[in-house]
Amino acid sequence: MGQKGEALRQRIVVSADQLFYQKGYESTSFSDIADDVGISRGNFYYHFKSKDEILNAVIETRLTEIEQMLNEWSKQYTDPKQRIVEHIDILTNHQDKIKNHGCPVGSLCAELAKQNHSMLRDANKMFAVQRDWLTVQLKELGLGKEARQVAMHLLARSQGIATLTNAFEDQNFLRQEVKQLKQWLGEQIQGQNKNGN
Amino acid sequence: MGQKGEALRQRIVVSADQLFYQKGYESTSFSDIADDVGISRGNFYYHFKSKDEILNAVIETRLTEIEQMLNEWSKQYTDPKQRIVEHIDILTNHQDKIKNHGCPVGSLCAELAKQNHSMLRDANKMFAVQRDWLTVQLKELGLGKEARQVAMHLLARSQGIATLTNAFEDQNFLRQEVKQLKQWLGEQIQGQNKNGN
DNA sequence: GTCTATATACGGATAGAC
DNA sequence: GTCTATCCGTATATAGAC
Repeated sequence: MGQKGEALRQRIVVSADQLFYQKGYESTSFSDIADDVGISRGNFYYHFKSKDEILNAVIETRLTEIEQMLNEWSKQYTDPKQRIVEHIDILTNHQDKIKNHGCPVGSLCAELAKQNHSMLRDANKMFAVQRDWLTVQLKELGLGKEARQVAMHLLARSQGIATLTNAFEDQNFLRQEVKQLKQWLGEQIQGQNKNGN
Repeated sequence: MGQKGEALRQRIVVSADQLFYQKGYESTSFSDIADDVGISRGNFYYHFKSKDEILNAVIETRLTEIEQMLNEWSKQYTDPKQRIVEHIDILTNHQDKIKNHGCPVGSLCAELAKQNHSMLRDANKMFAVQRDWLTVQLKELGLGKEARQVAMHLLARSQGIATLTNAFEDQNFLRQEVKQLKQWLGEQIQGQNKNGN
């Protein structure tokens, strides 16, 4: 073949990203990724020295994508409440994948924690950037020092919803809880903002 | 040796139970369990035909233990609110293990879901018995048809707390959220019961 | 840069001695 | 009932041809 190395490297990361999400990190073998990309196992080690290096690239990619998504919302919506609602709607917009594979961030962190994998501290940055972004939005809505705690609460609610949707394979539960979570959000900031959802 | 078979079988299940929780199901090998129990790998197959059979035994054991725990609380406490508070306090009482390994039920279901493992439908019964028990308590507190939904909500809140406590390795977050969850519970049933917590 | 072939280790599972 | 020895598949990783 001989396509430019960087392009192939990116294709490997994309395949690994999907497979790690669908099957889990440890359960995904080099063969799985190689088959998906359409290259040989040996070719891998030209681009990555080890499986952990692929994991690292996947985490960095996901982190960048999350940051881009949040920046996009910050630009697209002027109302901080609307921005937070967009964040909650991640659940609704990915309900089918969540039903089958859970949350990509939560499930990866859980797996790495079980394996005492040092890269857990990189993976949980995917939560941290969301926490920090949510904190900013909440402060814009008038919350004070408690904003960060409320942001963590929002993340926890989303994670709980994803976990049970996945365990019971039940999207109805997800939709039900998302509705309640939006109501709760409205109550938290009532009087501070007039835009309903 | 020659100790009675049933006793050894039980010791295998106990070791497997702990190791599946600490390392995950797939990451736990026969060697791991054999070393922990103090027997040879080969001896395994006298007691279990396959790894899935051990998993099945572990799930059944956990399910029985959960049911016994819930029954115990039903006997020990007359106030349904107090019973629910006991359930919430599982988090506090196991905060160190949760920090390191997450929730044993949630993390197992997540792993089985990723592997498309048929035994997910057995594992999620560990959630279902809790949901049903919580529903009974909530109905005793005066809730109507919405009791089941509130029960699922409680489970989801606990799961979210466990997931983020684990991901951030932060027990402070757990304690903070447990406090809020108990407050929320009080608000849900206010006027129906006088016992505070 | 990509391939095939291979080294090496470990997984679950089996056979048969004791 | 428990052991040792072993089969077989697959995993990560490497060497070297092209």
